[in-house]
Amino acid sequence: MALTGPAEKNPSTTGGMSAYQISSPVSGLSQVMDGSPGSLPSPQQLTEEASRKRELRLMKNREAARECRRKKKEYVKCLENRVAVLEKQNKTLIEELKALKDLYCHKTE
DNA sequence: CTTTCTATTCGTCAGTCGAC
DNA sequence: GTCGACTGACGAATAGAAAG
Repeated sequence: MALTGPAEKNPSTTGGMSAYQISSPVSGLSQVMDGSPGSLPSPQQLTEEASRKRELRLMKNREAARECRRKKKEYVKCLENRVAVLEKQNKTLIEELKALKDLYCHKTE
């Protein structure tokens, strides 16, 4: 399933990513910038850096979504187990009540 | 087979929340 | 304020079932 990579949505059509700007330097990434200290990065380097940051953000979010779904599945499974246990318990209690009622009826006769 | 419908899975975006 | 992590919502891709 989904063997072919998903078509990347054009950010410009969804209003960009203003709510998810990353401005802090990520360790390691800045190392790729040109080696001359003190010189400003060219526009080309800036877009490459932005692109790398975006890829990193997408990768992290991808992983986060996987983990989120895994946890949700686990949670649902737990709930289902609990339902099964409670249903069983309820059944037992109903049987018990029935038996006690019978006992009580025969006593009063 | 082929087509259509439905369910599932995945990646992405956008919004929220807590930590700093 | 800003950041990273988390998660609901959405659309696309895919699988499998049902109908013709």
